[in-house]
Amino acid sequence: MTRKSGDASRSTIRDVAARAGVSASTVSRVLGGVYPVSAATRGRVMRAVRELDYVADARAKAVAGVGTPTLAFVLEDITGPSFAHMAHGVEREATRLGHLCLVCSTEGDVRHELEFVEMMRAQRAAAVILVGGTADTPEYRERTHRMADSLASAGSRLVLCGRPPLDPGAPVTVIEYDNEGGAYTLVAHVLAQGHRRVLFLGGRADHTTALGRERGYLAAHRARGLTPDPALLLHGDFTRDAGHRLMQQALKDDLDFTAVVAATDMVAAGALTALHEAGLTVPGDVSLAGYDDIPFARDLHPALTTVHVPYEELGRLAVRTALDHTPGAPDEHLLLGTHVVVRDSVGAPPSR
Amino acid sequence: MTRKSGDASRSTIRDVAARAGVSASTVSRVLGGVYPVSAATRGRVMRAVRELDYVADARAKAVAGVGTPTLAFVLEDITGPSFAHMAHGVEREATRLGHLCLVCSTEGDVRHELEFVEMMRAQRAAAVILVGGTADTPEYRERTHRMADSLASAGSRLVLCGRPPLDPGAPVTVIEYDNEGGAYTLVAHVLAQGHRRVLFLGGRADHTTALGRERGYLAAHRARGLTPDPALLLHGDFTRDAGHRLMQQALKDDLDFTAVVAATDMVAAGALTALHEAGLTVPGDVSLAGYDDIPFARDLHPALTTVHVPYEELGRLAVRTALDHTPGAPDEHLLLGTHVVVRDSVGAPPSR
DNA sequence: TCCGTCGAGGGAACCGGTTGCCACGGTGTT
DNA sequence: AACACCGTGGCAACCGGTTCCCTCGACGGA
Repeated sequence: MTRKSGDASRSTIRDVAARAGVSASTVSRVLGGVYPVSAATRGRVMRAVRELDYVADARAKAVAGVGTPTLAFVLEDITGPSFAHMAHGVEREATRLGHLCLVCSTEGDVRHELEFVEMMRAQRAAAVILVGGTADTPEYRERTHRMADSLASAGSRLVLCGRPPLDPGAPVTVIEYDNEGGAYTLVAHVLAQGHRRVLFLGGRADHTTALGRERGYLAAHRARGLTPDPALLLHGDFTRDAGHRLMQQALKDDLDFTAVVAATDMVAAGALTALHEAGLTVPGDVSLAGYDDIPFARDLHPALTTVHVPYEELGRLAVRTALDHTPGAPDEHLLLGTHVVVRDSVGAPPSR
Repeated sequence: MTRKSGDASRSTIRDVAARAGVSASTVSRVLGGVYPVSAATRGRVMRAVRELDYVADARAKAVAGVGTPTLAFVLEDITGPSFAHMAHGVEREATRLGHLCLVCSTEGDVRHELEFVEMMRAQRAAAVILVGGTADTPEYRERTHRMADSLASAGSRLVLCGRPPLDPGAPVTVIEYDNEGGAYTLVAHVLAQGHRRVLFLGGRADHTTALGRERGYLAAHRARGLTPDPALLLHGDFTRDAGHRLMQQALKDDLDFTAVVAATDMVAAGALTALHEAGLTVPGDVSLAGYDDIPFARDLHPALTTVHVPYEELGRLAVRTALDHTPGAPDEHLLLGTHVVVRDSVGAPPSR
């Protein structure tokens, strides 16, 4: 077995041509596969290709207009379970459609996001997918609108996946899931058990995902003619540590509540641990619900009642919709439904 | 505010040159930033750039030899928590070093892996990182050795991250963590509590990660002069469902054991639920330990005793080492340590 | 036998950048 | 006033491919 190790000089199409005794165009045609080439020539070329272990430079092909298209996605932190599932959906669908997949995690830094989008424009990415909620400020809309225009004018397309839509007119594809509706149904379920003081836990105060779920929480109360105590809305972020800390604080402050609805399952997990640490039982003393239905939710004890979100499907749909989009066609805005999955963590409030 | 929407014709450097009344070379030099250009000219060029919203085509730059380098990583499924953390480390370090990051998930299909590596060779990626364990067969070594050679001859580099090393001579960088050592210490801890029949749960039978942990399990027994019952080794895969199913089966089969060591925390989570469902308490009736120390481990009830693996650091190190590698230098093989983190899920066996 | 046709392959322009080399014009020096 | 020099910017070659267009030779039919 001969291994041609160490010759770090990647060979060009001209090297192959020379070795096969043909012109570069012929090699290109053999490799392209469509143009008629005699069997003899094809054989010589293929042998040269094999001997040199030649692969055509994808960048050069791209410049010439025949490259593998690329698709980029940007998220805050791939480590979060819901992000990971969206990412998975994006990646699966992209490769299924023959696209390469570039990732970037921003760690929540807007500058990273801008820089990366600019790079993607330079890469001539077919689409750039922004994954996950964010703070919905006028500045956000303005900035993102500019990105959308900028990408559109470069023949690319911006997709917001699980992120709030922009002002109409922005050339953008939006795929969302129903935060408000899911939370509404979930909280309605909690209230139906008889709870009247429900703590809403975690989520960044300005973050659209948290905000949407909060709206659902409020709407469910109103639908029953209830006005929730503003003191029962606690903010932090989306980590289990935040859930843990916030729950500890709420208990220390002796807040009056019989149920907890967490912004995410992660937050719920931390909260659950804090509850256990305080010697409280769930759902005996306190009921608890989450949001996202991450795989772990059913392994918490008690198994967590939560809202299922089709994250992977969301990612898939994002790329499919983006790539289907023909310039000039109306912008798409899809809203995916969610459903609550009832497990064991929500029960009746303790009788006094 | 004027938005030049719709002109999907990305402008070239020559368009900018024409608009600024200079040559393409001058534009290139202005944008390059090093070559001396008069302030007046620079101003005109920059204005034209702004007006056209021009960004140089990264692929063309790459062909000319001045592109942003790219780095690729391949994993089975980004959805697994440990994979996600490695991916995060890889991505962070890559962008810190100014590299673009391509992902591919193989869903465990070897053909995907091969195809993708070939594409990366075409992309002239600086390095390709294979993330996560695999079945360590002769076929694997042969195939991967070929990939390594092939990449090396293209000036790229193959990195195995959390994956078994190849035969010496393969141009490959290996970053591993100590599966055997971690499992050894963990199982030693379990045995020290007095357990004598310890169930080893889950993990694909041929998978290096599971195998390493299994070796540690066996070694810890031998160190105490114990010979574990082969019937106590149960295989499946790395999901929580596998853990759940396997545990149910073990209970149904009335296997005799007082402790369970799961191949991963995910498996442990499923197993824990199965134990709870059977009315068993942990660690009162059965002790349970995991491996990976995923964030959720502490939110299981009881909090899971497990082995911490520096996954993110692993990913970081993989890219740093790969990019530092100068051709011809000896191949690196790093082994990162792990440590057990003792929580509440392991206790003394029940007294009869 | 001659001509038309067709299949195969070569030459050169092109994709969109970068950069070595050279020309040009203005200023400082002797 | 002549000269050298330096700052500036254009031309053209090059990176590694693709593809249009054209030529060349073989073959078949009249």
